[in-house]
Amino acid sequence: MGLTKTEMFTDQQNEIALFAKAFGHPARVSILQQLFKTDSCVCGDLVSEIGLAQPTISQHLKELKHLGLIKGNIAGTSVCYCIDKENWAAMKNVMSQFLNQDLTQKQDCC
Amino acid sequence: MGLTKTEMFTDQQNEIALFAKAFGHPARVSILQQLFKTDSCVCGDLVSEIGLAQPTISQHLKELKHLGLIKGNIAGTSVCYCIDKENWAAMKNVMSQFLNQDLTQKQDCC
DNA sequence: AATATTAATCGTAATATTGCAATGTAATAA
DNA sequence: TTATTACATTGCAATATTACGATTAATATT
Repeated sequence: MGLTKTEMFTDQQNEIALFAKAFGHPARVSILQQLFKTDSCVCGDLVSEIGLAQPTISQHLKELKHLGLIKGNIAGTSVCYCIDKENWAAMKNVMSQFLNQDLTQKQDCC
Repeated sequence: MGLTKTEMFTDQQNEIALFAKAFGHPARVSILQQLFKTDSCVCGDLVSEIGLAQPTISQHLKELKHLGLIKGNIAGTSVCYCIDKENWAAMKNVMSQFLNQDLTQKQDCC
């Protein structure tokens, strides 16, 4: 049906999936890397650096902002974006718990 | 157009996005958590534990297997799945590099 | 005020994903 | 052999995502 049945899963599982989905597109990965790397976090710069159309970048920014991973700040006609440090750290905790599950005790059944 | 323009991005960015996409659905998160938690990694167990239909679980398993994150092993009429430890570790390296980018040097522009 | 600049939003087309019923397949059991 | 069990595959409907042209809204510049 194309509809994810979120009610079958735990809040934690849904949260992991939501964050992961945000990173599930190279444009958003690229945007975030740019925000980490540069000090110029203006939308227009991202458009020219990444090479997708402005509405497309704007849409990706909206998603990241909605998840709380980035913040936007109006500066004249420009909008300056940056990583939301607190939320990024919180997200890292959630994802790390998932990624760092213990494997040493398990014996390979395959 | 619904078509991700992978050619605009680096291999690393595309790889991060591919792994993240795999984790971008709670069913796959749940499957992986089960494989970490239990010793019975038989497909049928996942179906009854998760509550989605068998073809749906089978499809998710296929994706995870295709990415190399899990391995499957035929045992009679059953198929036993487990985490591919080596590939999981490699994936963790890639994702960690992305998640652990340095924020301390950056000053908030927002 | 008129115009330019920047970014958000709307509308739409193309493609991808999710989920499952039905069916296929391979191994074992009777 | 025939039935059963366990899983994979196929086909399809519903929904989601991606991308961008056109437009809009807000601020700057002239």
